[in-house]
Amino acid sequence: MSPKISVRAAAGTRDFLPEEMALRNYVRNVIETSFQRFGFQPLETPAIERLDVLTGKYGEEADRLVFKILKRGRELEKGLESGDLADLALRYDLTVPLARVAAMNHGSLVYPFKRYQIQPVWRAERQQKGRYREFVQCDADIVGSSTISADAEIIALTYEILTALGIPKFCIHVNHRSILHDIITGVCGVTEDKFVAACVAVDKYDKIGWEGVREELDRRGLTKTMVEAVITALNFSGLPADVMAETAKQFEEFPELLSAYGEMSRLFEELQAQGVPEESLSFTHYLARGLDYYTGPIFETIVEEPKIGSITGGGRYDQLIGMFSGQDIPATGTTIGIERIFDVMRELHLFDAEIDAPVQALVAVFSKETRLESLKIAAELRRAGIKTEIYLDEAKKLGKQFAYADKKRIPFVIIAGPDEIAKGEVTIKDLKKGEQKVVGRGKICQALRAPITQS
RNA sequence: GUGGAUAUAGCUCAGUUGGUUAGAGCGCCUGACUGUGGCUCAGGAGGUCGGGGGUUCAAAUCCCCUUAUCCACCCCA
Repeated sequence: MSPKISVRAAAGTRDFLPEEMALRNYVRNVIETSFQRFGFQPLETPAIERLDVLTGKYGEEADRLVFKILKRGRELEKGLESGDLADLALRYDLTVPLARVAAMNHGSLVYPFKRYQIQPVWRAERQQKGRYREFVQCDADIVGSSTISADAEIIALTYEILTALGIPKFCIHVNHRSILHDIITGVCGVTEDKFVAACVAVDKYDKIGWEGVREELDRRGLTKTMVEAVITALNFSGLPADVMAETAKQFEEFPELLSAYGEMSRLFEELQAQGVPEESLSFTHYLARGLDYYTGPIFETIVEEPKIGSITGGGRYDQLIGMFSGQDIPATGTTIGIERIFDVMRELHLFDAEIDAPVQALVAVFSKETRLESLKIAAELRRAGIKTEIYLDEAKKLGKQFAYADKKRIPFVIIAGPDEIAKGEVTIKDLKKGEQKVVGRGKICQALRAPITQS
């Protein structure tokens, strides 16, 4: 025997055993189906990107969370001298890889290019519940359209997915980076270099309240007047129509805000036309979002319970692709946080009715002599599209085989013992009901599809 | 990356001021049940007390280090 090595997974990573995979696949399928229903097409990109593709896109803080990959061989030795140790990295999100792909294939894509992507991403964070170092993201993005209709479509898609999954109470918060920018700098007089800091502070309102935001803004070096101006100007959130009405009055002297508000008005109109109820939306002026690359409308979904933070997040990033191609291509999109959605659904027991039995029937083996007959039955069922297992171990007592079916939650056990074989029949037992009946060999599939009744 | 808490059987947890062979419930295995799961009853297996070092006659228990998890910050899905 080789010495025992310590068995543990890398920090912040997880294994998904079959039971959990069933739930994960269910969520994934619902999301993917919705993506396709809106006409998005799949894209996959490598887990590994060149480091320079990823750095400088997310903001100073986030750059440190990128998992870097050491250079190899002689390059690493050289790197040790220069201090330049890494040249590759694991992707941090799916948006930047998309931007790279869009830049590289600019000439051949059909615009607007609508793609979805469901793949793992990696972040070198300290883990917490609902925050992992390896997790799957589901992104849908529209590249090459600068119209607000594209943003509306992304939000409508988000609504459709969360509804299809049965998430009960969620609210999609929407804001606009231009509005945020013009209010904070133009209306409140905050200098350009403090804009990002002000956003970060304001974005925390839900967590720390206006008192907390006040302290935070103060700590970040805004004057008292600016702090109060920012808080007064951004303390608007709620039903889009109400917020539009209030802010229209508030900011009518600031014409530079008008076009962004006009866009927002159109956005909400389009959402209404697509059947997204107003109650599921909020025009939230203090929503900022951390990533640097957003330029226009931004959105984020919050669930009321359980309190797990945001389950989707996205926005428009009209200048990101230009960082690769030198020519700006407008784009907007969202991430659907499948990991958190999964946690929410588990906590609220939303799965129970949705998951199919992984195996529908177990063909029991009465004895060594009858095994071939059982195999024939199993083969027939499989050909008919029924998920079927045959008991594999040395023929044990039937009790064992029933217990196995019970533990694996296989709903039906099919027995072909000497009696049944002699008559060309099988016994089918419905484990849920605890009832069984005898049917002819040709009628097994039919019997499995119809509920078993007392006979 | 910063600060704090936790770590005992497959799971959830007991374990008294350091003191014999570390316990319970659930789960697992076997049998009662020689053609039938769940319920009941009777047995049984399973732990280098996260890992390493130290203090002590003696450590699951005290100290140090380390790793992982959880919480807060940071940030985000």
